[in-house]
Amino acid sequence: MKVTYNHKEIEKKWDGAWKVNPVNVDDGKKEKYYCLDMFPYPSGHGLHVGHWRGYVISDVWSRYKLMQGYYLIHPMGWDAFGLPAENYAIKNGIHPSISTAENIANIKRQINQIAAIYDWDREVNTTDPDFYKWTQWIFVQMFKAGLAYEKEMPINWCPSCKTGLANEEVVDGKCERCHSEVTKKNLRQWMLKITAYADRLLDDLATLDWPEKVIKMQTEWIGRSYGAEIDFPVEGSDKKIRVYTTRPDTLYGATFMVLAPEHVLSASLAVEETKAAVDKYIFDASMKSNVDRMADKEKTGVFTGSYAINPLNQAKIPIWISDYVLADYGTGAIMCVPAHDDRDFAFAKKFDLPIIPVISPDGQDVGEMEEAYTGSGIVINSGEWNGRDSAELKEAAPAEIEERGIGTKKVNYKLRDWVFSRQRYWGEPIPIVHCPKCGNVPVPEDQLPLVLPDVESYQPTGTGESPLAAIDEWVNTTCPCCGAPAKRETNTMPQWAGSSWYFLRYVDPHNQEKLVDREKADKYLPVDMYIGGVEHAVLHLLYSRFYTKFLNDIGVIDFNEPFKKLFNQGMVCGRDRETGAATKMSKSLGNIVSPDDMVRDYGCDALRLYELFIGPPELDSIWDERGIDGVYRFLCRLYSLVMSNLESNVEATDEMIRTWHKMVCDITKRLESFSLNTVVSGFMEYTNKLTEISKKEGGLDRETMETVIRLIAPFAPHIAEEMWQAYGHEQSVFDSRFGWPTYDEALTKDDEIEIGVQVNGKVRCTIRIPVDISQEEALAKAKEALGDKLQGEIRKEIYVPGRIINIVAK
RNA sequence: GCGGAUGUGGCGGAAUGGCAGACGCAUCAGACUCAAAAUCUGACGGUGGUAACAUCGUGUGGGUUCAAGUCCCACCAUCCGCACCA
Repeated sequence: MKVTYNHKEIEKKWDGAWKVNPVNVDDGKKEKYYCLDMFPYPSGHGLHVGHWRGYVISDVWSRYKLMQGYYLIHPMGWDAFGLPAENYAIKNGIHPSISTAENIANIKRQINQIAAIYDWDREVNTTDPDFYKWTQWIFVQMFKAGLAYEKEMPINWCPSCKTGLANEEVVDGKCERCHSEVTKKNLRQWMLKITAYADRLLDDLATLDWPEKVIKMQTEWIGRSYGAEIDFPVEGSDKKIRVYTTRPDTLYGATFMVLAPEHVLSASLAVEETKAAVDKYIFDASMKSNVDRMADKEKTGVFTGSYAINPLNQAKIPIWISDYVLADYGTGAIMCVPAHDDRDFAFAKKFDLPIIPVISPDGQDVGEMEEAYTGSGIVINSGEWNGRDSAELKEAAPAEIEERGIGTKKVNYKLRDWVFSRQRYWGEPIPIVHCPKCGNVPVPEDQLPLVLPDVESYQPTGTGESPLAAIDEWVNTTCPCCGAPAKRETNTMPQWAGSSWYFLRYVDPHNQEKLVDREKADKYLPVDMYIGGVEHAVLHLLYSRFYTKFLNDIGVIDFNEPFKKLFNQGMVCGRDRETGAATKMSKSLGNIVSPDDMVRDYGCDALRLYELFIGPPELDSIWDERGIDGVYRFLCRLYSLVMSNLESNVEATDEMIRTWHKMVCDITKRLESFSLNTVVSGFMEYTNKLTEISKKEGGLDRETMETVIRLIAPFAPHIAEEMWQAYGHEQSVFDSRFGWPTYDEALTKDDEIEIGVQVNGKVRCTIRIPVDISQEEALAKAKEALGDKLQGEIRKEIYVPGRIINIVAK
């Protein structure tokens, strides 16, 4: 009997069947499983097949967990504040709130095509005042805890977006969003003291089941180093210059000192003869962009004319100024040991400064040095330290220096505090009132949310002021503390504010009293599986961890890491027509593939399978539209096979039983290891195998068919439900009473297997043998089968049961 | 410069140290058809051979092993991250 697969009919019938889902019920007994997607930014371009892939992966995993009997939290929402929405609005003359709503509607339509079992009752939107009330509330709590503070400082400024940026938003000296070169601008800023959490953010990475790559990126971003701060007196003056070094063990080798041009003492260290040159150098450095400073591999510098005294051996060393020293790391000044640091070495060579080696790899005298020696060895030329192991001294030196009173132990971080204010309209207003008498006063919690006012002109001003500053009736208010006339803060929060905590709100999205009910938080949080792209490795994922730790500290939640397991799916790339190379899908390249047409032509199930089949989920892959024909044909064959056995009364044969046990074993193991591409190919293999058996036996038994249906359900839910219903089931195939199929290990093995026979490591023939055959018998059979292919004296015989026979002969 | 990932047919890819190329795409041949599409059957890494078969073959060069795509060493290429953090 031939049964035709009609995806349009089947998918229409089951469309929305899981929206109101009687199978995902919290009966109080089930264990919870929280599977989260990184919520999308609702852009005007809609979703492409790359976005789809992530959502398919998370939905497959969610449905699998559902079938295993978990109560599933699988929500979706919208990260809708931020620059792109605002830029889009400005360009098209539509208010961002309108365009955002339109984009959400379109993307929601597209997401519904995936047939993911999102719980739309939990939907959140970061631009909803009911939501951002709590984004503001968290800010107020941080302000009260001293973690949100105001500061005027030179910050990264994007001249195109006309706003300040966080360190994490500057990539290669360019704006993460628009790729314009970032400049410095002195601005009054709201900062979040994320550095106060540096140690915990670093140490707790060890507790996470995350990709190594992301752990490493965060580790390096936080960049903890151990060392010492040492004061060097300036000769003939009461000034002292404090340096930070991670190599106090090389202190005897310090032959000069370098200050950043921005260091407070830089200009004042110049003497009569050097003043002009020093001033010019400092001025020139201030005119250089970050990119120029980084691009200049050739070191520049200027001698101040002053000398510092090495506090350990009283040596007199010249003080230089150079822009290779960063002003905002450590103390902005360094001691230079050219013998053991590449950068100092290059500087010393260029300006002909002395090089004194203080570590010898072998303890022998070191001659003329061609390059810096950064390894360890025996300490030399270092007075009382001579003869010590440099690695040991590196550990011990900070404490020894501290004992002598010439320095202190010090830990430093690359992580900087988070520049949190944006001079833009489309974001959460920062809930602070500036009172001339009381200073900065937070908006009282019962007055939150502080609603973003409607404005006529939401264009960025570029002056460092937000467009909100132009609305007098909004800006002018009274102090919540003393009632005197006061002004509102007019900066808004960055795009990351809402996304730093949205996953908490999903478990209690309509709570008017609290950010999240503590009981619900304890029950449903944290997130068990978080799926999304790797691009947020040090942005969203770091910020979320910081927020979670803070909310844990103030008792809102009882855990300190938001995402137990993280999975980064690979990008789906287009193919360059000329070179055939993979290229990122982008609007400008015109290589974006929309899923809409493919859903129409092949159906949701086929596209779901193809998104997985295309390659390993964690790797980037190239989209080739032709390939989907293969999975569509597979679904046709599968449907035909299963439905043609509907009336079958074939008794299950040993082969059928073993085949489905093997299938459950294979598919489950591959699914557990997230090898989703091979799960799909596995379905094809087993369908081919079962078709063969069916032809031979005149049909297949019911249990085998139902096992196939249940296994494929998380992947192709429509066709599975259709077939499941055809097999007479009233409940959904996802109903937890059916569970995920199990298998009997003993039945996954055959009694007889085919095994390769090698001579000297090369396969010469294969033989069929019983699995439990003895080594002697196996070898005898192998020799018999080889015949005269086996020549010469036998040196060694290897039999690995179930694997290989190898006979070494000469 | 440092760190990481990747490298297998025409293409996407598969392979707990054990028969390399599963599964699929494309291609070719055959069946069905007036014909085409769809579907079904078969072939499909290179070289030699009608064939059985032989031989070479997983970026390059070495090594370990009875046996290496897989482990080790040294390179090359591509992509990603960090990039004067002292």
